[in-house]
Amino acid sequence: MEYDFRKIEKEWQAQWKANGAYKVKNDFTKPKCYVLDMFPYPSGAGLHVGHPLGYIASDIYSRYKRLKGFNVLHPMGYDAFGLPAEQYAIEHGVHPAKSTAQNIDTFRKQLDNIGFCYDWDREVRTCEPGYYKWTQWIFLQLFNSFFNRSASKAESITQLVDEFEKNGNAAHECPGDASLRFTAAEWKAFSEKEKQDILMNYRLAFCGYGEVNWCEALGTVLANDEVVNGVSERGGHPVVKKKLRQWYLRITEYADRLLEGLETIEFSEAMKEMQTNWIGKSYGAEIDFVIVSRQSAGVSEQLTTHPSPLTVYTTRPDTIFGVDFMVIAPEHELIATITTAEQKQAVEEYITYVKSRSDRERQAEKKISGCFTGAYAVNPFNGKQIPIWISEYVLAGYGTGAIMGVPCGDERDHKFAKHFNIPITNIIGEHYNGVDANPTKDAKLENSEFLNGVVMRDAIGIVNAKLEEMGIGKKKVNYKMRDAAFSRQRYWGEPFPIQWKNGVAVPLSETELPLLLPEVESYSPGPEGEGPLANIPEWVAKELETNTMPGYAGSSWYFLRYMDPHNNETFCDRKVSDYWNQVDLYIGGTEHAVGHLLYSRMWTKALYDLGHIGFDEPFRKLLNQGMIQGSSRFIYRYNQVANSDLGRPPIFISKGFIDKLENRSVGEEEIAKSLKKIFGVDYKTWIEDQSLFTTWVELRVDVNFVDGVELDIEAFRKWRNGEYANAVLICENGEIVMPDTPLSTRGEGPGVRYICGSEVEKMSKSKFNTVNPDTLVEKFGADTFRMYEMFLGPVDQSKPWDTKGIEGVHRFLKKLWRLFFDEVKGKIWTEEKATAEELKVLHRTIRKIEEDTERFSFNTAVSAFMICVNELADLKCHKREILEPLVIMVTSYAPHISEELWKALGNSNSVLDAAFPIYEEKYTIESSKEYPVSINGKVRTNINIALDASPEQVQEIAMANELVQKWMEGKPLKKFIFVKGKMINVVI
RNA sequence: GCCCUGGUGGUGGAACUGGUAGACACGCAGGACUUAAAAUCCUGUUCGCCGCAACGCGAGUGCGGGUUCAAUUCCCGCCUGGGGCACCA
Repeated sequence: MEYDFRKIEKEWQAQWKANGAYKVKNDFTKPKCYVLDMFPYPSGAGLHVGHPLGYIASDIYSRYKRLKGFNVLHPMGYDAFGLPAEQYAIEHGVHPAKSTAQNIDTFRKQLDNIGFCYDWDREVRTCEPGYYKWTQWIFLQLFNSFFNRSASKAESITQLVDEFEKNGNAAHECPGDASLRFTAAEWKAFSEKEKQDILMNYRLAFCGYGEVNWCEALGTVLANDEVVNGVSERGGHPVVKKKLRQWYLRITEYADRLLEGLETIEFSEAMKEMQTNWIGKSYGAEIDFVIVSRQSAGVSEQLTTHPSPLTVYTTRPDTIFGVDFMVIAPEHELIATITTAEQKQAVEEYITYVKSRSDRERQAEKKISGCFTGAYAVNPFNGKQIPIWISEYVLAGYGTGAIMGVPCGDERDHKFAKHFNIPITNIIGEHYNGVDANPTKDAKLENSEFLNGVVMRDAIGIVNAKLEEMGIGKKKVNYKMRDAAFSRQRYWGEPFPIQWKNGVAVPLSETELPLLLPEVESYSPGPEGEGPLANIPEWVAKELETNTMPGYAGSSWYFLRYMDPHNNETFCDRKVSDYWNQVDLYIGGTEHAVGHLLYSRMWTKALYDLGHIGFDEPFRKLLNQGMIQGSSRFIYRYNQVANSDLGRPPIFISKGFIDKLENRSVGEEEIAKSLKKIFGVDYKTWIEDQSLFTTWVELRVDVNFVDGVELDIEAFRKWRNGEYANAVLICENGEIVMPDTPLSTRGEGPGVRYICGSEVEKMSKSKFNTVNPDTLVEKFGADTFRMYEMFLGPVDQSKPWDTKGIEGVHRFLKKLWRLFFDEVKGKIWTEEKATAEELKVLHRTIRKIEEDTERFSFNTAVSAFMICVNELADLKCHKREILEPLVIMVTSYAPHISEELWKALGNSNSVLDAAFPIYEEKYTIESSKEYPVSINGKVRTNINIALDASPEQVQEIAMANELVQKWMEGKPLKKFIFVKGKMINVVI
């Protein structure tokens, strides 16, 4: 009886489906475990071998936890709204709903092939009304709440209104407009529209005008994390700044809690680092400087003081005596009023220049540029007049848009000072070498009046205190993170449940949800940067918001919906979310570090604050799967143009032969001689075709018909409907394979091979380096595929895909099969009692599988299985007592074969309902073993030691050992080194 | 530039808190079975040296130091691959 994986896998998959084997109940009596994959965006390309890596890992862990007696929630769904489906619709005229559904079908088929234990009854699709009804509902929760800074949590906006009516906004600084102050009386006097405009500045989801990243090609705005190097992440189109009415999430209010939360969850250091950087919290101070203008009045100079001060933000108030210039952003509002008559023209020219430069250019070439305004700021401590410059390196959107330039301590300021010949004040003595700035905080200050001799680190507090006392400065915390743009001018997304009535945003009531996405004729953007919905008269007539929500809306809370997916009363029943609680293991790629993972953390915190769920971090542990890269293969085509002009077939040269040509270890003449035979052109004429021998081009070939680096020539000829059917191939040893050269008459030996070049790149269809899991599953079976993906190496490591080696795993499964069945005899397992040695093998494996699975070291677990099976085969052990527990363990990794073997052992139920075997140490303790003993680190011989002996006993044994006595040459022993009861070393 | 993370045989990778480095697998070489192939099984495989032989000797985890009886593991200084951030004052 052979291991017929195709039949086994097909049958069991059908059976699982028929029995609802993976249905998960909300059974509150059992301990729970929530294992989640980042749900995929169903693109048209389907899965390649990189995608299932994380899915397999989570599947193994889920099955393992289930065997351990947990109620495991392991769901799957689709992040179905988004740009690509809409782009596809524009290009092909297919409704996004239709193409998305098709793509989902393909995904599902591919996933089912691999034998995952998802409970498909809990599937969610973010584009379905039953789902996005609740996305809209949560949006309204955010819309109807504000962040109470003193309580550091979200609260209902009606509470805020009550507060305003009693006390005005004295206790609640307006996050959208810090200067806004009003009393209760003033509040009551405001018109309804004024009140609503003020409230909008407090809401967690709010609408406002702002600079946004506008992508013309995509016809929409993008969030900061969707813009990479000045172009759109998707498609790489240019992105420009534009002022538009937009919806935002006030995520900045959660900056501190998002930082604090990181300490309570298990994310990788790299991931925490990325989020911390993105939030970019910095502690500093805002300092006001008096601005003066100098006017020459005859011989003397006259000073005029400007009415408003220049406020800068700095993290280094201690360097205030080192300030040699101020820099303000080109967009700074003071420019108009402080620029002197003499500098007016230069400033205008400079601002025109800055405007001419796109963000892209600014980032690509960091030129030092700037212009003096003619005005001066006055150092409050010593009255020094400091020139105020404008430069594009200061960003308007961060801090106050103005900085104090300290060239001896800041690299950028230093370059600026050098470039414009501004004299540099040195306040750190020998720590500044005149060539490079030194940002140290540990130097003692010089040239700093009352701060002289103080270590910089300590001076910060002193200066801050002094500034505060003088009323010209205050401590200030800043964040790099901005509020998240939350609207898109696109069609394929959730409509906002908002109506605009006389310029006031009015939320729809809960009973009006879901606000259905209407059918449209055209997906092109509406007028003035509005979405396609603006083209629908009925929509506009109802004054509904024409923007839609971005892709991350639906994915910010999907993990909650899986818990209670069919609930029509609420997004997720509180009792149910209390039970399933946090995701215990979340597996996905790092690419969502500052997008999805930040937004979903914020939504969770808001829902927690508002009392809808009982936990404020969604993911307890995050495991990042590594990227599987493609390994592309190249063939080398000899001067294609000249060849086809001469009416000759394409010629491809093997990698090694190319190298030989480059090293001149074969001459081109040599090829020419051989080719003469083929083309019948005489040698001389051929040589005169110089162009033929000057160039070759690299072409990618499909990796699926390259075995390692050797090209499967027959498959290559059939590729792309025989495009290369007539190709001439020059092999590794120079031998030529013609289209009509039959395989049999081809020369033998390692030289007659066409060898390809290779390079590791991102896996993508256009590079012909994708490997489809379906073909591997077809060839080796799902179980082999699953185990092989795990065997490749640690899940969190990136690596190029290499199919070599999959046979080793396949062989393992066949060996496992042969412990049960013999080709001739059939069943060979017995009911005999296991020997001590067999039990030892089993229990060692139990311990190892348990440990490795718990710490997600799936590759070493697979190895442990292999060792176990090898050892059992060596022992010729076919006993149920050993095999049954083994099968239970294997089922997490290779579920199909396990079911089959489990059934063969005569069990009527499924192995899924079995319990993970219990490890018993008594079976693995060795009574005695030979251990090497070394003296001063050098191994001298082996001695026998009782393993369960105490260190004292071991010492006695060793002492008694004649050999030890002899090595010591009568010298007394200083000490023995013991490790876990074993004596490892003797020190003389 | 800053931060994170790796560097171990021909290859992918083991060695979890310092304790016989190279598990397991691929590849390769040799052998058995077979008319042959496939499948399967066995032996060898870090490098170098000595040898009839060995449970013989020496070196060895990117490089150079250090701590320790003992270092792939800890510390210091370099070199280098990958990832992230990048005018955030």
